Amino acid sequence: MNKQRPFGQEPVSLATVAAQAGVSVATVSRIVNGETRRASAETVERVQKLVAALGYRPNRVGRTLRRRESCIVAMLSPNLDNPAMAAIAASVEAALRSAGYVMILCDTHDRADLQDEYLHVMRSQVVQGYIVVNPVRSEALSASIARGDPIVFVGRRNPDGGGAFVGIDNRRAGADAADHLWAREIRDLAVIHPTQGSSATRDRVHGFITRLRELGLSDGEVRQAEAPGLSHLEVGYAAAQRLVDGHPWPQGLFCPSDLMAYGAYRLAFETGVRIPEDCRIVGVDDNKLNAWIAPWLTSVHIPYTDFGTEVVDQLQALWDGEQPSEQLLPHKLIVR
Amino acid sequence: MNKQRPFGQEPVSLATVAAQAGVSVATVSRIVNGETRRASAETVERVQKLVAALGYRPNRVGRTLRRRESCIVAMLSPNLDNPAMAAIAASVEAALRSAGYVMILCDTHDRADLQDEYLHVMRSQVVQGYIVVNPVRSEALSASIARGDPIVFVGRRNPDGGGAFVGIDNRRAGADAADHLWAREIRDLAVIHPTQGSSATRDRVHGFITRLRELGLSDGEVRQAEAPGLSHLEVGYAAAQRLVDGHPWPQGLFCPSDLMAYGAYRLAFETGVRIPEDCRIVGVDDNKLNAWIAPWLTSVHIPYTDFGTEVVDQLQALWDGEQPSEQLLPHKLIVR
DNA sequence: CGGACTTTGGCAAACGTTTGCCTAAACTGT
DNA sequence: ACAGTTTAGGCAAACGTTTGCCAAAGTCCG
Repeated sequence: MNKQRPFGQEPVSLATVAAQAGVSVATVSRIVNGETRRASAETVERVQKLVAALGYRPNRVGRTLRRRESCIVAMLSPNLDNPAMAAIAASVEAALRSAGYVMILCDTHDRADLQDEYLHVMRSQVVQGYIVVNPVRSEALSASIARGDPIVFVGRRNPDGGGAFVGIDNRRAGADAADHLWAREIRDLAVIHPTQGSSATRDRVHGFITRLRELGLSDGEVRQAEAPGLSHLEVGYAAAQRLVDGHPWPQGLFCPSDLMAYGAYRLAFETGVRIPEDCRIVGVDDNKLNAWIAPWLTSVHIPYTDFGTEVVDQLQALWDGEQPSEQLLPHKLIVR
Repeated sequence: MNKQRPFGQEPVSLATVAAQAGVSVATVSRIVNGETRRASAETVERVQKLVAALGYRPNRVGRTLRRRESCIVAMLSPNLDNPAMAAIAASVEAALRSAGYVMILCDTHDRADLQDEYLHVMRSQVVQGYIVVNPVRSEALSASIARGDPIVFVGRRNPDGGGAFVGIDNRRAGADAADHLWAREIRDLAVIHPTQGSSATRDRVHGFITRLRELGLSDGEVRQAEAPGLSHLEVGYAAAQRLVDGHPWPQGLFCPSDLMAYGAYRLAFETGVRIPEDCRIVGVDDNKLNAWIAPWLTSVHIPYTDFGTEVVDQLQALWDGEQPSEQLLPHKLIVR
């Protein structure tokens, strides 16, 4: 209260409170942690008053060092700029906060080396758990799994197999897209995808094609095109270009992500093809903005806003020593 | 409860390396930190080999406790779901990483109480600096400033004034929008905005109106409408509704954010008003998706991708004891 | 040979917590 | 009164680093 440093007041630690209260740091620590039965009622009250008056807050670094557990969770995500990833990050952040944790956010840019680097740094930071969105196979990831670190995979499964998972049934999502177009009597169908797609992307495409085969379309009748690249926007544009190069636009087009759908849309717009009149596009993600500026897009809604609580539930299960499990959330095709 | 580590290798600490190398932890610490002149060449080599072999990495918690500095920076942002905020987060994350820092991301939902809560937690986490995007006035923020904590404000200035700032010249952005519409011979103009807008929003609107007045439009000739709410999408929709309630659509509409422009667009779409033929809309932010799915929108581009490096530069200046300064980045109106 | 200085490295004290163990004193029951 | 138990709280050892200080031993120079 009395002594002030020239710049900013000195941080108040257990020792500060203890000195002012005339007790030992141990006693203050215990009281702060709610172990009130180890001190007399007066002591407890005196200390609590002092804690409030001085604005004491436990230093989390000291606590982490001693307890060997922090309240930090690391979230590794490729490409934060992707609206779907941002939605996941927002949802996870909120869920972690209500569970009393904070989130370190790491953008891996889908690169194994960055993922490794971040995994190492996070380990040395003594984080309590890991959330890996769309993981890529990497050394440190395997090591972390082998070590038994609490990891929840999101969107894409552990490339080595196993582990806790939160996501959707991607095959069914693709199949639902096929059903939708089929029910609209559309038979001239196509699908585009990235050259080196993730397992999630591949599953969606696979589900789409498989379902169409079940419905009676023969193998060659579903046109496919792919394009290399990282950005789904550009992949969508380029793949659509290849698709319609020398051919007419299909009547129905499945894109395994909304971003790819936007890419295809741009090409259509530039070449005077009307969407959805000339070609119905179905995407996946159901970006929030679709309702506002892309009503032409039918999309498979993924409940990203619910991912956070699911992920945190899984993490807590892992902390409780339970076996990792998979959680598939319901998706739903949205027509506007 | 039971932290099972069946085959978990014990974490390797300085003590581990020291024991194996037959030296003291002090020596290992010094070598790890590059102070090679305090040990003989053989010792240095032996220790370095061992460090590599054991995969030793300094525990950052211990280091933080001792050095009283961490390599963690806290970023407080309202509403991560907003594409502009996500863009800033991505950019800052990348810049921090190249500077050797990691980012704790906190979503304040534009609420003072959450901002305070997070500021407290981050302080007890011994973060090295704070990046506050679109701050709101709050007690802990004022206290933090008063204490001299390194804080960089982004987008919106410190509500108490002062402090380091990275952003754009919002008035000029609004004026540029006015100039653009004026040059297209559009005189029937309107602007919409949130009821309790931030200083940034207000500045943009103010710049727009002021410029029009300079150009010769009298005060009452620029129609205005506002709507309450948090989500700019919905604010845009509702405000546009009020604007055209009983009136024709204006020929030109300025929206202080792209999201509001999307809201207005939806209303136009629903009511059969053609954009941009019937009404030209100018937004601010230049969301990346505009080029793909909203080519009808003219928008003032804000170089969010450059914000990261600027923010980190400012932070480092603060760490070096320099006075906080303001950094205005160039914006540019983009017509498609 | 003796002082001065350099090299090499260890000791131990922090940083802020938590917690097992100890010790008095104050009770309790007989 | 006495043994046994509870109560109230302190001591000190961790957790993993960093770093000021000290000490041997070696080197240099006169």
